[in-house]
Amino acid sequence: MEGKSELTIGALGKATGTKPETIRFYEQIGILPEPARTAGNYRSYGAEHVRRLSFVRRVRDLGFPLETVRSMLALADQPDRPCGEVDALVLQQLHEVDRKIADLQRLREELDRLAHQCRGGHRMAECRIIEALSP
Amino acid sequence: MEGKSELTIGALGKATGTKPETIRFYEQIGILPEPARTAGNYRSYGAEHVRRLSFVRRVRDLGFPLETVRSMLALADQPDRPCGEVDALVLQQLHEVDRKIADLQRLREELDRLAHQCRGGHRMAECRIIEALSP
DNA sequence: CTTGACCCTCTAGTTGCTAGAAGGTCCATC
DNA sequence: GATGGACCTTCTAGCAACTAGAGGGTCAAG
Ligand SMILES: [Zn+2]
Ligand SMILES: [Zn+2]
Ligand SMILES: [Zn+2]
Ligand SMILES: [Zn+2]
Repeated sequence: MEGKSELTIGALGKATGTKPETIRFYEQIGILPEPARTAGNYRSYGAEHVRRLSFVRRVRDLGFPLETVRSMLALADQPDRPCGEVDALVLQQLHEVDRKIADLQRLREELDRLAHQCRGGHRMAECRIIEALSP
Repeated sequence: MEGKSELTIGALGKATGTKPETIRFYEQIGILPEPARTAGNYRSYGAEHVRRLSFVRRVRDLGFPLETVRSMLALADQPDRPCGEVDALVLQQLHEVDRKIADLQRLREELDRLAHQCRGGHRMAECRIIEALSP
């Protein structure tokens, strides 16, 4: 028994860069399994929880919604299935990010044009920015 | 009295590309003023409402939060104030969009790398994507 | 034995809408 | 004048993905 792996929720949080509230939230919506409890009713996490939560965080940080995290976890838990579905999810997310970038670049153009309409120093009544927003 | 400008909420919606629910919501949070009512208790809008809601939509479509819309409306209502504040808000939003684009481009890189790890055709147990997400 | 850091549950708030229930109004058609 | 359907009214709850707070319990150090 060389188990150093009994973590409180705060320790798990530090180990994975997640706030305790978020961890409880993930448990509540079924993303993380309910952990064991100590005598004092504290949640008690082990190495497997660290792995699973790290996975969740990595996937979330890549911008996937929690529903997709859920799917990925379910798939990852079935080692014999073909992996095409996971790979498709990644490609889909890549395309979505591409779309968002394109949207934001169009937006940027518009804002840039707008910003050049006026450099301040007017009364609101003559501000070209407000004018440009008004039609 | 050549007033053709008595719009129902649905007509205002069509005129501005906004759903009635959203218009009521804007009224509820004080972005739009309460309109007059007809005998049958229907909201009744005029040309000024069309102008104001169009402004709101333009500003929202540029990605500004409703709080900023609120500020802009308040400023625009004071024609004698200097316009520097509005102009600053636009610049600030421009910078924020730039930041978001940069963030998404970094994300895109990561996803692209991830997507190249595996092209499907494996068992989950050997999927490099899952591996790459797991450390 | 008390202090302070941590933990517990439960509830409500955030942003910007969107959807539904349960009913009222308007207007055209029969 | 009755009926139908499109529209309107209010109120309430829901979405994502957390975050924050109240009101308490636990634990280890000093
Ligand atoms: Zn100017
Ligand atoms: Zn200006
Ligand atoms: Zn592969
Ligand atoms: Zn694979």
